[in-house]
Amino acid sequence: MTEAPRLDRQVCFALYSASRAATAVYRPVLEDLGLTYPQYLVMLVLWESEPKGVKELGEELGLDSGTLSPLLKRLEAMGLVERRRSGEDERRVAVHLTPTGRSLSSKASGIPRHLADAAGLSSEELEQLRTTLERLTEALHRAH
Amino acid sequence: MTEAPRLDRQVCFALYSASRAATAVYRPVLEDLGLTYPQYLVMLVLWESEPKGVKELGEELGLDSGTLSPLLKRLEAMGLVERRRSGEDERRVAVHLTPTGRSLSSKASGIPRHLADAAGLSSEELEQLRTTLERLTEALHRAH
DNA sequence: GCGCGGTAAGTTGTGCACAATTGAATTGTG
DNA sequence: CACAATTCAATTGTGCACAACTTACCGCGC
Repeated sequence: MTEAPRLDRQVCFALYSASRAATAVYRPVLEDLGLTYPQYLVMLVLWESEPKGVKELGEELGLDSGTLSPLLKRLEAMGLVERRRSGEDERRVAVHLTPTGRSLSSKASGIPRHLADAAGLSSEELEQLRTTLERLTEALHRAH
Repeated sequence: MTEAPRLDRQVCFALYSASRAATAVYRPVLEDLGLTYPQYLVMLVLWESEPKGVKELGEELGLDSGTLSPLLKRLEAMGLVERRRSGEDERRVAVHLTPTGRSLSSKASGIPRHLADAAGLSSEELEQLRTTLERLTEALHRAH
């Protein structure tokens, strides 16, 4: 009979735990902005460049329309974004920032510091962790 | 006006992406066992030692009864575990493995290899990643 | 022009996460 | 003993993730 793998040896569980712990640190800060973590990610993408189609948002974040459609509807209900059917291509929906949504970006600028402060790792270690994770994500997507 | 942080610089997003990519690699493998990833984690804990109370499971996995109660109900419906109210303390529920649940462990033994194979990282890098993530999770929990 | 494969967004259904609340059982304290 | 505070599991409600499906629309080939 083969041994069952041990929980405490699993990279996957370490990722899962760390990811949830990180969003838990962000949660109270984001609550001040009235955003959840995935909503914050969508706003980050739009603050860099807008308008964006649902598909483009999905590609940058790795999410599909099943996740994004209701999320965007909530952001619209909060008055942070507007969705407009594209004139040239009626299939597409362009997601625009409202002035309110745009102005939220300044309030969000200090957020990443919270993680860095709480991390207990040097900024070099954090930087190295980030690039390792990006390589890992890339490889896992190829495998999948 | 302050700059909005960039998505591609965020450790938190790298964690979030990597974690979802890792469970996506596990998903088809776990599907053969009829388990979701969180259900697999619960089974891992029980394969190491059982019976366990809901609270103990929650402490090891970082999940609360709001997540575990319905999850355990599903495992019970699949015939993998049994929940019994403790005699000494009627508040507690002891989660036992059924013979079916116990025998599943041999089928699960090869699963972590899938991640290692797909990771594109050496086993030393994976090991170092795991310990970095564990330190990070620890520190984030203290901050939270 | 017509059909048809392909594409974009939305919908439905399942299963986590997590906050907040509930209800029952136990423990601690006067 | 009485009873308030605590503990444990379950429940309720919201918001992701993700698979599977639907609907509307585009563009290509004929």
